[in-house]
Amino acid sequence: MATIKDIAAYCNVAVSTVSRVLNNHPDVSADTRDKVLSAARNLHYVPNSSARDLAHQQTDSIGLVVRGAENPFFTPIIRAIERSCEDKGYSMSLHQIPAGEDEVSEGAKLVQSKRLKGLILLGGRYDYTREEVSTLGAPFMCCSYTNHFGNLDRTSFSSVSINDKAEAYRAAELLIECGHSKIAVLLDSIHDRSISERRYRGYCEALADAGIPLDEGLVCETVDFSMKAAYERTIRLLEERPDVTALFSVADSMAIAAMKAISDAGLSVPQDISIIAIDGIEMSLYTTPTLTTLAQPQALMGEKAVEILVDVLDGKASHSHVRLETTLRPGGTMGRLHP
Amino acid sequence: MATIKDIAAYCNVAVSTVSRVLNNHPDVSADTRDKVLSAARNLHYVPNSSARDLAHQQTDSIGLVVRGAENPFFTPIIRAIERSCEDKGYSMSLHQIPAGEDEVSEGAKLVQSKRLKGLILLGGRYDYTREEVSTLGAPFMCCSYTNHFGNLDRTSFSSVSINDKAEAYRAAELLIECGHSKIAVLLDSIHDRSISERRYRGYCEALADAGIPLDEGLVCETVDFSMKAAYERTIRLLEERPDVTALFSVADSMAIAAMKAISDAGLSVPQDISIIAIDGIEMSLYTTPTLTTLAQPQALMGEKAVEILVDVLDGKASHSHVRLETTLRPGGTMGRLHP
DNA sequence: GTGAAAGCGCTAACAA
DNA sequence: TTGTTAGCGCTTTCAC
Repeated sequence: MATIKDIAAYCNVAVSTVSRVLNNHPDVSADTRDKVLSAARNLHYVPNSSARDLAHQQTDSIGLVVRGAENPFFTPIIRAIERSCEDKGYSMSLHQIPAGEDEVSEGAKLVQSKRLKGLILLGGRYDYTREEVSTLGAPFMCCSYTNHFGNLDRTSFSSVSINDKAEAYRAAELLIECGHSKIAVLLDSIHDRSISERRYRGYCEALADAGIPLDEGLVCETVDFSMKAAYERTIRLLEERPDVTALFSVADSMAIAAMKAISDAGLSVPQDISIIAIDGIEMSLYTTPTLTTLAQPQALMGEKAVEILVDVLDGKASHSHVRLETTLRPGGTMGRLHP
Repeated sequence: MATIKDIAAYCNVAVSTVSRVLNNHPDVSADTRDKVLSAARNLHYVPNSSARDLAHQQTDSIGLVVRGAENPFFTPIIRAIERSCEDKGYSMSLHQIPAGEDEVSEGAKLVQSKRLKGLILLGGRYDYTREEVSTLGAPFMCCSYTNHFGNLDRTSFSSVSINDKAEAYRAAELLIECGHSKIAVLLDSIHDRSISERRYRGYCEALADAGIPLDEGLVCETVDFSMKAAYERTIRLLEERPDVTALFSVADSMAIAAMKAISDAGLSVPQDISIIAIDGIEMSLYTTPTLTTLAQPQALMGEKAVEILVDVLDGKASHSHVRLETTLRPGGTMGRLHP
């Protein structure tokens, strides 16, 4: 395997010259540059990143910690992040952790052992404290969420997210506009300090604004984000509350499980129960009826995350926060209530 | 950030001694071992993998090239692979490529630039040649498939797979046993030199054994593995061949898209069309009706892949090939044909 | 514009 | 059992 030494010998120049050429440093004559470049090609030179990293005292790796990777919502985002990293000359180091685990301590370990230059956290908690985040040891970016419940200084990290509360408000509002008032909400936990809690607030606010009192029997917590739990919780809901006519799910995957539960209970969507969710995963285009959902721009989310973080790492920009909008993807799961 | 040098100074020993302790080499006295170990802890020492890799002329990374990562079938496998790598002290380097691209040349590049120690290919072609594989430069493992159409020496690589042909045979046979004879098959391409072609053969054989002539109008190729293409091809099938009564899909995701097409065409599963597939993704538990499928042991597949490859890399065993069995996961998409 | 040389943190002979 | 030392491939001063 060819090294810059080989190239240097081949061209009768010093290794430092080769290094300069390979790194696009200015002070090299066009002649030597060409010579070196073609030699590199001839010798099938591939840079040794360990050596480069060691000399640099850093890697060109960005860590990606995904919390709850079972959720198909993350798949296209991960893809976009990997691709964008590659485009920018970084490499991505992926680590998936179960939904319940702590992404911050996991991230901190990774940054140390792999000398990561930056970190993207996908699907984490919204309540980081300055103290815990200080252990991270590298610039980080919250992807698909932000620090709503925490006390972080906005200039100390970046984020790409949707406005969970506003979007949830919109979802609930759409159901209300269809005449529904017995609207259940399906979520992880109303105290998860994360996505569920934020979206739950939007739901509550929409109900309040419409003069509909909050009905705790319609708040369906599942404790985790699994489809299994969502299915079982929906079954229970239908048993306990035959008066329910609509359901807002904080995630597409959970909505799909709910649809199955409804069907297994002998009811139909949207005749008996209307459903709306937030996410926009591919699979929800293929349910019957098609799931009505507020689709997040998944690929864009991943791209933006990398773009912003890389700019921070390269010193080209400081931390920033991007809010993306969802798009209503009308399906067939919402019906007008005919009393 | 502490280095072994710091530890050496702290303990008044040589760096090589520290290195020995940290790498569990035998010839160290218990005293120095303890001294070094506690110093490492006190100094919050974290090994610098770039330096280690450079000295070793290798990384402890296993590359994972996933072809067609949109397929939800791969998600649990990737998770299992990552976890198993970690358990064995390796780190995983993930690279996702589109379904049509060449995993071998991609893998070769990766091995070079990242000095990967081994490679797992997930969802690749079945027809590697000795020549192309020789460019890989590292031991590799085919996960979820094997080299059925190629000319590779069985001792030169490993694989973990199901018997595609036999499982497809079984799927088709199950439909035949229910009285079906107009059985369509939904696949990528019958000449893809990969999963579709293998499973297609099993389908053909089952029909032949049952005395049912092959009907080319029932062979639905989609050119790619996307749900979109599967949906459209199924729509066309239903238009062209109203006599079809059953469908065998080579993948769960495509089957789910087909179910949507059938429903959109005003038909019902299984009353009008029976469906069976191979894969066993989580989502197919939540279709209505539940998809009947031959479920692959996804997590086990990933674990086995790592286990075998790591044994090869560590010199503990030579290459091997594991065949896993699917499990029939009965759903509600298969019905008996009442003529 | 180019070369010589030191050093990044770690491993692995070879000596002692 | 331990220490000395020469690299691994690359980057980066500092001379020339």
